[in-house]
Amino acid sequence: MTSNPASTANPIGPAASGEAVPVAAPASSPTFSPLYQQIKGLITQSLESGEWKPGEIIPSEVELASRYKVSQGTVRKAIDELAADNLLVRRQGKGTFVATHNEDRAQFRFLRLLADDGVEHPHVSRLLECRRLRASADIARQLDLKPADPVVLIKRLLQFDGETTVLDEIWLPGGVFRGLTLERLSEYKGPLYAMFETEFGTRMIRATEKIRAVAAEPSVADLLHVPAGFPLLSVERVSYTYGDRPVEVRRGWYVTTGYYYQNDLS
Amino acid sequence: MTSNPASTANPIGPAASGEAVPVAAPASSPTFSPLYQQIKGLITQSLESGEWKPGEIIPSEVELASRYKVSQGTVRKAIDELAADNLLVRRQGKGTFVATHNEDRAQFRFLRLLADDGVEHPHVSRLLECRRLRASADIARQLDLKPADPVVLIKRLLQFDGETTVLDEIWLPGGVFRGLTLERLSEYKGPLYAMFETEFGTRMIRATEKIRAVAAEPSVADLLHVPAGFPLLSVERVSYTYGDRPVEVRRGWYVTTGYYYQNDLS
DNA sequence: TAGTGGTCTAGACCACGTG
DNA sequence: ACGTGGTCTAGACCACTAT
Repeated sequence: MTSNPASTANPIGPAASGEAVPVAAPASSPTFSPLYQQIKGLITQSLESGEWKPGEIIPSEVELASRYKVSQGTVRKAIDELAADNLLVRRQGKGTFVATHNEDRAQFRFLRLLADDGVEHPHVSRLLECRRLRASADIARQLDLKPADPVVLIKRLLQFDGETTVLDEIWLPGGVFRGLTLERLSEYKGPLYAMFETEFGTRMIRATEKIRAVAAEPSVADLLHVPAGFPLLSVERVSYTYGDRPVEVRRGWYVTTGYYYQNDLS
Repeated sequence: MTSNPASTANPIGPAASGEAVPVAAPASSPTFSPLYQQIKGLITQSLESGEWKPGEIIPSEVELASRYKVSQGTVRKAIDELAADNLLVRRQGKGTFVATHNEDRAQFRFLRLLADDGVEHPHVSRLLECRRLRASADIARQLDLKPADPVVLIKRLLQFDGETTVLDEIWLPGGVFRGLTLERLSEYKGPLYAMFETEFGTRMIRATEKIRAVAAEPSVADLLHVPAGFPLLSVERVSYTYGDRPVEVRRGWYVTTGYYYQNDLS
């Protein structure tokens, strides 16, 4: 906060004392970072460190403003962006909360499969296996691990209205998901990502998907109850947590008869 | 602007004169609409009416603020949202411009097809036909027309690096696209959506897509140079213009060997 | 009634692009 | 040097929720 913009009429100078507030590097520097971006970073740190956990309320805007020694408007803009990134959820009159995969309809955000009539149907998961093994070169690269590092492999089916529709192969870094077993998986109720965040402190923030049409290989076809060679939607997903660190590789095969993958371009 | 919020210290009352500024319906009414939303609506009207055309610059924030008799911050928030909706583009130091499909890399926004190496390749269009006919019940419903209303049907192939990769069937309302012929289509250089906006004053704002894996039917397979039954990505798109009016139905078949459809979940 | 987020204003200054 | 968007502040009031 050396030469903070605005407030020429402020006779006190740069906000009383510099204290423990790491706000700095402002005007006319070659690497200019707005104050609200720095505040955004500080809030993200608190989220990542677990100071405020998923579902919990965070301090009010005025409280954060006084903590960081900035105006409410600056905190506001930081929270605005974090809310746009789905890290926080604002509720007027109540407060601002840490986003979570537990509540709400956050399911659809990561599985955009609708029935032909456009209705979102509930699904049930049927676990096939959960093994620990060493990462292949390909998986290691995508998870930012060293080859042969330990990983967890989960295989499961998803059934919509009793119809087997999705086969998923999920790779997770073994270090983060220590103690993940088939038993624990089957005991847990709710979305997988909800379990990851409550049981392993790893919250999925965003993901990228590569989508193709492929012919069902015999083993896959068998599990999905379709003939070999049947056209399937292949969905390769990489999920990221705080700091854009990859923490999940998922390969999915979708049967798209009666269902479709919904996407919105805007 | 009867009892505008803020500014108790304003002794003048409700902003000089009410004049031609349609800002109204403020506080404590059952249907509360923020001022900046109303400004957003007014700006959208000017966009839709063609007062500011695609690619052109719009008046500066201060100018709009004085026109609408609100503060710059209020105009700013309205423009912020319009920029987030891809209707406007801000350029620091220069001004705010009406978004267009002509320039930039707006191609990828509506055709998210990448090569396996993750690189975006250029493509060329090969027109197959352009006919005028009467809408089927299905197409009429999706375009919000009456059955048997006139529509235009375009068929084309897209080639990436010489490889035939996409077959598109495009339906457009005949009323809006009067005078669209195969010749005019083939003469035009650049993206289809760019032509629609410059030649027919219809700008595509957003679209929804239904994605499935299907087996290639013989006629489609033939055009795409793949065997019948080959797995193809089926992409059914409906595009919308201002006011969420549908103005295009597009059915695409993608060959996803060597290429994939990229999607980001966030 | 009190607290929270949401809106609005007015003014100052900074960063960027162009003369 | 000037104009544009971008940042920051301080303060007032509104809308919503809980007590």
